[in-house]
Amino acid sequence: MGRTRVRLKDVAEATGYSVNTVSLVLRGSSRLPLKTRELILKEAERQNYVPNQLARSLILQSTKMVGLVLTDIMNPTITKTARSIELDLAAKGYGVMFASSDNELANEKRALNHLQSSQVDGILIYPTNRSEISHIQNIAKSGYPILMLSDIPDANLDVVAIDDIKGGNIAVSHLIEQGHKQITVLDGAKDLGNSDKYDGAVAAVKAAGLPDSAIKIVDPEGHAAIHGFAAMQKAWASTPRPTAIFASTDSLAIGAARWCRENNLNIPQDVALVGFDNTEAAEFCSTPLTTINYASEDVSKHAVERILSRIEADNATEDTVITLIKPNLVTRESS
Amino acid sequence: MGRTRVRLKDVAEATGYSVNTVSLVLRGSSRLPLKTRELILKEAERQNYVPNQLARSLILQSTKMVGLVLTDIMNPTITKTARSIELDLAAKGYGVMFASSDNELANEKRALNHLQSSQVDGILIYPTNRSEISHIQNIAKSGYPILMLSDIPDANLDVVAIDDIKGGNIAVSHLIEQGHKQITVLDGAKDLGNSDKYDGAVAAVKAAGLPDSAIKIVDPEGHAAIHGFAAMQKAWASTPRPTAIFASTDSLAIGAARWCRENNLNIPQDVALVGFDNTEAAEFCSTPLTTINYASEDVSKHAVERILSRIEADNATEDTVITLIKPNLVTRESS
DNA sequence: TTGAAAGCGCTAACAC
DNA sequence: GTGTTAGCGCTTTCAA
Repeated sequence: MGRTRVRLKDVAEATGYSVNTVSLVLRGSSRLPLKTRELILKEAERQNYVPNQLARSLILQSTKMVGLVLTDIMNPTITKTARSIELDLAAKGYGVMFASSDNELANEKRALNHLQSSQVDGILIYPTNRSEISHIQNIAKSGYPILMLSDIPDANLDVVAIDDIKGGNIAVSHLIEQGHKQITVLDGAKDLGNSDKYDGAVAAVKAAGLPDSAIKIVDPEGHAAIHGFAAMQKAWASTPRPTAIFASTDSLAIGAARWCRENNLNIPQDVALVGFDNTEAAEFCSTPLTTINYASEDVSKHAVERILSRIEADNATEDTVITLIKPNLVTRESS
Repeated sequence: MGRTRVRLKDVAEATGYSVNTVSLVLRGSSRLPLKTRELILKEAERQNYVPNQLARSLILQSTKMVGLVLTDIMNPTITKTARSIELDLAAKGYGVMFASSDNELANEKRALNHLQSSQVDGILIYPTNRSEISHIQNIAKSGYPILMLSDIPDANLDVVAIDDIKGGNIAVSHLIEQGHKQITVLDGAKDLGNSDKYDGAVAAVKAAGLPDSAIKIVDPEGHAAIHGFAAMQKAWASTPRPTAIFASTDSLAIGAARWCRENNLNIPQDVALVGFDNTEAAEFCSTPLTTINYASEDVSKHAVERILSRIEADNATEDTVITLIKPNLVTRESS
């Protein structure tokens, strides 16, 4: 292999033209006579010529690729956003190079390194850990266009993200409006320094004039439905019992709903339930889930626009921009 | 940007050594004196040097990357396999470059072209269309290592895939064992020339000595739960009514289950339901779903092993190998 | 209208 | 121990 790959030189030798001429033709130059062009194009086709982007990018100092670091490729919300970003970038002539951190800092560092050494023109990242972002800041400082898809205050980095505080606030305000006075939040992101959804929830409780004891938190210690299942059991075992649950992801909510069914609790009569993300599963689970919509397309649109402006303006050191997208409530049967 | 990126030359000039020496040190050569090495490593670190893989790969004639073409990035089964492949490849020192076709032939061709021009060392692909694979065959013919993750008979290409015929057969045999004599299959892959699951289902009916009329097919015209919902309505409206449904994906099954709930049909008393893929949602949906397990890890393991052997043996033209993985039944409450 | 030469950042072969 | 040279496949001046 490798040596069997067709190069410009091969097409040049076969047609008798120089490498330069072949290159010109294949890039669609119109200043060559039609005859030459046809001859060369035909030969390239015949030999199945595929341009070598490596060589091309090396010269052009641009790969027309944007790197995207995901925390969890199995999370449908993140995947959906990734897909949206891929489409939006493609529309602008850019490709995307994926990498996943699996929520491990070491993986994240490795991924960033790999993307940089692959010479992507810019990087979009769902950061793993709020308290450890110096490596990201270093990349930004070195003049590399980079943007975070999750809000980390005072990071001094570009951000385009869903406003989780607002989201948590909306979810719990909704529950309070329904008359609930004892609410448990299922959220485990705190260990990564992120308690935005919970903070928003607490703010809603305060704003409603309820006592601090009106809200509690249970750490599901994981992201999958099975963790929501276990967390719900814990939540239900505590005194006083909650009358409503706010799960920080739909996946946790679905697990919680399952525990309720198995224990003969009716949703929303015995416990109300609100999720976060608005995944397909939320719509089709046993009791269609009230949830906070994660507007993937909006995140994508703004993120792509921003990173491309940094890339194409040669990253002229403008100020950092924080774009927070306000999420909305989708009311269904679970609350 | 670009010009601001640090090169070997920059580190060389800063330390007074030649580019070659710096290169040697950074690649971990031990034949340089410790002093030199430390000096150079420190300077590289200080300047935040990141090697340029483009240049490196151009010389080495290898990117240590494998391309992976997915049909649908939102399909959890495909995503799960992708993740598994990513891990298995990483363990062997390879990265993976994703591309998605969204089940469109034109996208698939574009993706393959892009991967080839990015000089990936080999390609893994979930093909979009069974009847149109000449472009894949051409790639293989040109000596490029490529392997399909879905079985297309007589394609004369390497395959590692789940045995869908067997899967369909197991699913329907199970339903027949439960006493069902009127079964409807929800499967829309036929337009892409793939009716393996249905074929397996039909074979099960025949093997049980049931008449041809014991099995029917409804095309959901889509992959999402919502399509399963509509297809279930159609299935239920036909005469004679089915007593059991075999959905070709869990997503369709979940949509079908939802239709049943909304129409006060109990699963499995009024209709039994079997899905395919064994996704997390199947386990946590209203009635936990009996389904066929898609063994992502097995597919990944064999596919990675095979593509790497082609890559590392310089694709010495061996015979094509078809590896079909026999799926197993996961029995839950829906049947 | 076409070709020759230089060079992108790196590695490898061979000097010294 | 370290430097020099050539060259990976391509694009880009600049000549002819």
